[in-house]
Amino acid sequence: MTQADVYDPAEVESRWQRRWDEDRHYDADVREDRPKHYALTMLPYPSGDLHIGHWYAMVPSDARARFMRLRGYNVMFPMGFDAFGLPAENAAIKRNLHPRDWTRANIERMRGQLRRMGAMFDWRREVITCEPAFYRWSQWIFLRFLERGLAYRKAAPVDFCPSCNTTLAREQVQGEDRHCERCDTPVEKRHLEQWFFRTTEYAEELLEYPSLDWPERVKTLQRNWIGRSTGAQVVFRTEAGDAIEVFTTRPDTLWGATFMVLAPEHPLVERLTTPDRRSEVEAYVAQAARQSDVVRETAEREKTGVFTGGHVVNPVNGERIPVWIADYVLMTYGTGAIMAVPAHDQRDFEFARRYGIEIRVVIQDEGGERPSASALEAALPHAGTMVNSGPLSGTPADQAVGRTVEYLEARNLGRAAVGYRLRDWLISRQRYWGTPIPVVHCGACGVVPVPDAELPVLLPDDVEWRPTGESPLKLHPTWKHTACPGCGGDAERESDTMDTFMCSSLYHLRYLNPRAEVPVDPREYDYWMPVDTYTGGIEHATMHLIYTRFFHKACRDIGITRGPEPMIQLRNQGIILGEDSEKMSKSRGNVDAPDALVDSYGADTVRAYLMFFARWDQGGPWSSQGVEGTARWLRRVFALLTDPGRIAGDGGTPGEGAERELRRATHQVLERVTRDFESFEFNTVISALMELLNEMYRLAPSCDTGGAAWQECVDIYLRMLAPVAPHLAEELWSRLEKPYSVHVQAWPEVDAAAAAEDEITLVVQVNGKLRDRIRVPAGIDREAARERALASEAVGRFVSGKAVRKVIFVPGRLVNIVV
RNA sequence: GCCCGGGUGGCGGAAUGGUAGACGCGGGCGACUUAAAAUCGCCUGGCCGCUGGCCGUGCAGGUUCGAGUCCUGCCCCGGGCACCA
Repeated sequence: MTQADVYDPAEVESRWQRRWDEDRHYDADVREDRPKHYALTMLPYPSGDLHIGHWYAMVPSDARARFMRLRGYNVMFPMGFDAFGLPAENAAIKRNLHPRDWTRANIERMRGQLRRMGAMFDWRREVITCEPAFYRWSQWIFLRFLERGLAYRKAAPVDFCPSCNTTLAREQVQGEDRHCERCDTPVEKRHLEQWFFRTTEYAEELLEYPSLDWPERVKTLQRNWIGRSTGAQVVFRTEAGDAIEVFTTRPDTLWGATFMVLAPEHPLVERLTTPDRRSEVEAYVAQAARQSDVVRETAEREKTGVFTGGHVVNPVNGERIPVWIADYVLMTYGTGAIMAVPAHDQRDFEFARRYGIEIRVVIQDEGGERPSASALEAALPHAGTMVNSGPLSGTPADQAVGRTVEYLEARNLGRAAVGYRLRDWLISRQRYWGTPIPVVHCGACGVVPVPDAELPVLLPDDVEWRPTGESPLKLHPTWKHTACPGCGGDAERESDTMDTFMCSSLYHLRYLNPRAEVPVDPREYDYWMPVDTYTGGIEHATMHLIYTRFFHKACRDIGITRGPEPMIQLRNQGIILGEDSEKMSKSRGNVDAPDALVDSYGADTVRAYLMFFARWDQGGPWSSQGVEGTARWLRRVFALLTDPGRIAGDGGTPGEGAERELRRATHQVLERVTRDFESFEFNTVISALMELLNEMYRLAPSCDTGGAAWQECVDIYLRMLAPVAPHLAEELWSRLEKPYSVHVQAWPEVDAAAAAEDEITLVVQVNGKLRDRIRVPAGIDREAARERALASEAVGRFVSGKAVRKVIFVPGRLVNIVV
């Protein structure tokens, strides 16, 4: 190593990337003799440019995967493109480019950008979701779901985004103003025939996380979303004998029910309405139908409704109570009917007050006076003792729910029941650029599945781009006409396509073998699944991550996956905001691309900087301010390891003390780096490596850089550096003539003896305040420590003349003298 | 309203109940240089009567020999849910 050349990242990085490619260095194959690690990071949408957020998500995931590889695992870290979706269609309309061409060009470009990152992607496993080889299996699985009743079609009021011109799943409608997750436009309600997956069937199972290492935060978000509530279903009967079921979480207040409210859309409204009320009821129903859910589902709105003229009988006391309709009761939750207990439910209270309906108190404070209903200003809390409740009177309120359920079940009047907020997953999209739903509509046979042998149902290329607000598939002159697989007669293809969350539920299974002629390659599945570590943004907590868990379980039930869950460990990176602290978006113009940074500093520096600049789980506003620091660090690594003599000098006599110190620093840092990689604390991995380098610079002049201690330190350093700066580590490893490649070496073992301190700084406190620091032998005992502490001059100033009451000794840490 | 996450120097951040501010950015001083860059060294929470002290982790209390860390009550920022019966 004669030439003390400078670090040229561009040259080093392209050279090693070429070499790794030639060597198929990152190919991951089934190796039964080795433990596997499936590392997965959420695949990007091919928007055309890899931005800083992608790097922030992927680079630490790659470093973690590389760390696992060094720890002896056979690691698979695949990459692909979530290639269906609306932006491609928008590009088509705006620039007259076919979505396929636009998408392909973007993928080309992004592949190049991903390669520059120097990640350990196994490109043989690449998945592109808009290709028939992929979406064929979405279709195949859809058909199995259909057979199993997990996919169904129904007419329902659904959320429609007028800007995206398509329906959305409930999960894609966000916020109080109910806007579209993609474009922020407020959604509208439309009554349409749509395809759904029965996610609610799995609600209970989705609430469980059997030995999953998932962040509590994500689990909480999901539990919130699923919204389980327990109570009872109670059957009321109309005078005509019709049964009306209500769901209530407070069956104990049944005796306080003074009216019933149906959603205006409830099927029995018609039959219940008496002739004299008909015109008023019809007007209200019509008005409610016009009103959007955005308005209807807004709280703090004046509660309105009308009396139907009909009555039902309260099953527990035989009382005849009036039936109203009101738009605060929703057909989409529970049974679309409620029993109203105005004394103990704020909504019912407001309604009763407005329309002068009786309010009856059935729970009263322990020993308190019974509040008079007419004096109430708000609904009463559920605490105290039951009153006015027939057989339940006198029961403590906290036992009343259970007793009522027993009472109802014994008499066959109702039963314990569970309600969920979760809705079935609406998967139909009125868009072109998606997976065609593989069914046909036949006048004679109805909805008929496309036979497996005819899959995939291909998207036609020759469509017309007119921003009509309709899917181009619908306007295609020939595509939709086909023969019915059942009767052979004329039939029409379904022109809706699938939600792209279908693709992202399947992609990790197609990585196993993207060309498999079965949905999931069984051999690869058995070896690699489940995913060991999944990384991605928390914004997917109630969308992708719920869908993919549902999908896995549903696939298990149709026999193509096994085990309860698809992903064992989940970690979320934080969100990188723009430099203006706002969410990065093209429209705001605050999106930062890493390309320029990579040009001037190299990928390794950018990688290190992304791991260093913030806590990975928190993210924050982007700033390239500090990148110079990591660049300097890597230059210093290069300089020291390529020419240690320059720092060491030649005249110095190597000192044993310095080499002992170097070994100590090496093994202490190794311990920290190992721990921090394990727990995804990448920023402290980098600081520890910076610290060790600083120690190496400090000690180099008094070490023999040809000696064992220095060589060990360098060797360990490069193995620790390899996941962070894979190119530079490989370059230095090779220059030191170590066997190719650094990335297949073993992670070093901590030598505890070397890491141990023999002298420590003992903190001396008086009454808990820091007064002195003394250097003492590491194993010092209580007595000796106490003596040394009391001998300190600084301590003397605070202790003299006072009686020592107590001495706290924390071995290896401190002495606290209490006076 | 309910449920999460967070609040530490000028900035990003570090700290198994035990030295608050590691590491880095920025800033200052110095060395090298004709000069600049790069590089190297030192300093860098605030205050005061400055060889020594005092204060300091959103606020107010509490537990403890000792609290950024644990407990109670608040404030602020970010996110989720919300007429869900």
